[in-house]
Amino acid sequence: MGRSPCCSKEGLNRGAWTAMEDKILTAYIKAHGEGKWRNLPKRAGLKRCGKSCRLRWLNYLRPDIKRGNISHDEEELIIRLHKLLGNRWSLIAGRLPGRTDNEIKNYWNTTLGKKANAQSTSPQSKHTTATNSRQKKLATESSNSPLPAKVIRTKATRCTKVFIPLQSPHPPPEFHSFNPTASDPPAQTSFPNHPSQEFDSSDQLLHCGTFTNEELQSYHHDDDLDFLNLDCHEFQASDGDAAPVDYNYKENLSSGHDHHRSLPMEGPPVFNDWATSACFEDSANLDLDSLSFFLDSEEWPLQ
DNA sequence: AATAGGACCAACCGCCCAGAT
DNA sequence: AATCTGGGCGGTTGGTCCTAT
Repeated sequence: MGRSPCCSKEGLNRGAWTAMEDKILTAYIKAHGEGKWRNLPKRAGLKRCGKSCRLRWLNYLRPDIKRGNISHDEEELIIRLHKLLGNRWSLIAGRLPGRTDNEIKNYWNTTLGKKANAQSTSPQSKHTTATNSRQKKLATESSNSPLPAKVIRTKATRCTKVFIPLQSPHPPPEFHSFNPTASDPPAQTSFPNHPSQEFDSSDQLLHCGTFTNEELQSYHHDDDLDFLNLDCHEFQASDGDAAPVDYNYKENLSSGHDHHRSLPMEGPPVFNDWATSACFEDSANLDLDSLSFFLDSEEWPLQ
């Protein structure tokens, strides 16, 4: 029982979007918000498939899209994330504010994949004789295996209830002054943002802090936990002993900032007392910094 | 100057998943 | 439990631009 097509393709525009279509779509979404993509074209008066509208918005029209060349830092980050995550473009894009999965995917396929491949392949293995660019791409992708054993299957694991004990939010002293080139990755591979977060060694990941079943049951929160989404700005809490935390990856990713479902700010951020700096500043810098730290401990014990 | 092939990138396609009914 | 719907993802395609010859 497959699903019905998202729309009948008859009578719909396809191919490149016109400026007028962009305008209509943007205006409609500004007025009515995102979502209900299937009905959107009809309501907005667009002769487009709903999925096409969604894609156009997410990849091009969204106001927080960062356009222009990918910086060297971003490039390095992409390479390292790809090493960790494989072709999980949306996850990778989630760590690069303003960049879309499509953009990163394209960039990888056209540029980085070849670079990474050139770096990782030995001379005798450079026998890629494909003349066609698509063949080259395929060859690149297939030969540039992202160490399958280390690929994190993020979709497989969900954690819907998370506790952040507030009693001792002692920041790791190195958090804001870590040295990305330090040769000593954290022995425990604790998550840098919080001492109660640590990673399980399975590829299914994750142990989320110190919480009991009772605690889990007493707090119910519907949002996903995805460890890759752990950013300082997502740690929010009331003044109580603990608080549920929103780790909803998809929301944050798709909307850049979660303006639809942001958690109520009932109190100061958990780490306000010690994270006075980058933690709540520009998320772009934060993402790159915190992730660099994370990636620099890439010997974390995944098996 | 012409043109063939490569590079780039927006858009499409098919599949999957989670939540709702 | 089965089915439907909305949304999302990764892979692929095709048009356009660029570059080497």
